[in-house]
Amino acid sequence: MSDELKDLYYDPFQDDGQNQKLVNIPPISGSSSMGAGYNNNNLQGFDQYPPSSYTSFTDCLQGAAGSAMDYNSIAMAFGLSPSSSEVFSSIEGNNNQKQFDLGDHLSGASHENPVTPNSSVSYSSTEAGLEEDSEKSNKDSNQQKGSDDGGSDNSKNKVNKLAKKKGEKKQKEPRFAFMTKSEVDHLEDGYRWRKYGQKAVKNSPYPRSYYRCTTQKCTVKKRVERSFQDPSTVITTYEGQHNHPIPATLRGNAAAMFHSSMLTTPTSVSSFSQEMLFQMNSQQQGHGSVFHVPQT
DNA sequence: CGGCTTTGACCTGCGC
DNA sequence: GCGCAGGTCAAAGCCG
Repeated sequence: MSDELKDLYYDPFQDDGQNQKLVNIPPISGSSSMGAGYNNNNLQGFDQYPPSSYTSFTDCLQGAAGSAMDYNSIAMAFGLSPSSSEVFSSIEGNNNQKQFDLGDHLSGASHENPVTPNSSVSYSSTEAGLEEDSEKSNKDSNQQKGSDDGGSDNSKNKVNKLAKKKGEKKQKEPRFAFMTKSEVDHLEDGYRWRKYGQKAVKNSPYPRSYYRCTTQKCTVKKRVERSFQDPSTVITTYEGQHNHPIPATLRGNAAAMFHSSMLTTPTSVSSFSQEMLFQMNSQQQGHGSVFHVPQT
């Protein structure tokens, strides 16, 4: 997985600052599912942001922007096209250095940019496609094996049923990853997700969970893992784009209306993102900077 | 009873 | 070729 993160993390300071977007999202409160290894020593950021401020990821976003938004919106807010790039943003409270250490560790890049207490960095990458291709090839291979051995094996047969036509390359889904300081692993973002897998992560005591959007025909997936270097940080990676509005029953009409407006005004993404960021920035002046958009 | 989570098995890619 | 790691599947179990 480190390879993927290497894709997601790249040194934004070597890109003339053009891709440098800063984002801070307050930590999200909620019931913790962490084990004994998770203690309050890792919750430094919560001193600044009382856990009661937000009850979910969407609440967090709503609190910041005055309206709900999904990952697409966030990606667009970064000035990136969700369909063509990935974003990695670190969201944190006070211990920024850990975040950057992580970034350095994963990217192997070195930079000397001073880190201000309330700043964090989003990373974008254009190296989309690698994982989906491999995933697709897996299915293809499965199907081929099934026809080779006649599909007598039960489990193999099941997998083969899901295999698609050979050579049918699956398009690389856009990915959008961000880090959030949160007690809960699975952040509420307005969509409904079904967990379909969990894997232990090498060199990390925390497992990685795999979720799929439960909406029919929606292929969006997300991976949730906790940073082993900063256990209070949750790394969420969205893959793909929702082709449906946020379920209104989950987060109320605001979320759906927001998303609907995004869908109906695709040409105003750029101006909207700026406006949204501006609003976020303004809203957060009172208790710390949530969004900081540097001049480009 | 339907939806969701858990979890072991399976598969592929990749590095050695 | 082998072993490891990541990703996915699906049966079983849980829960409202």
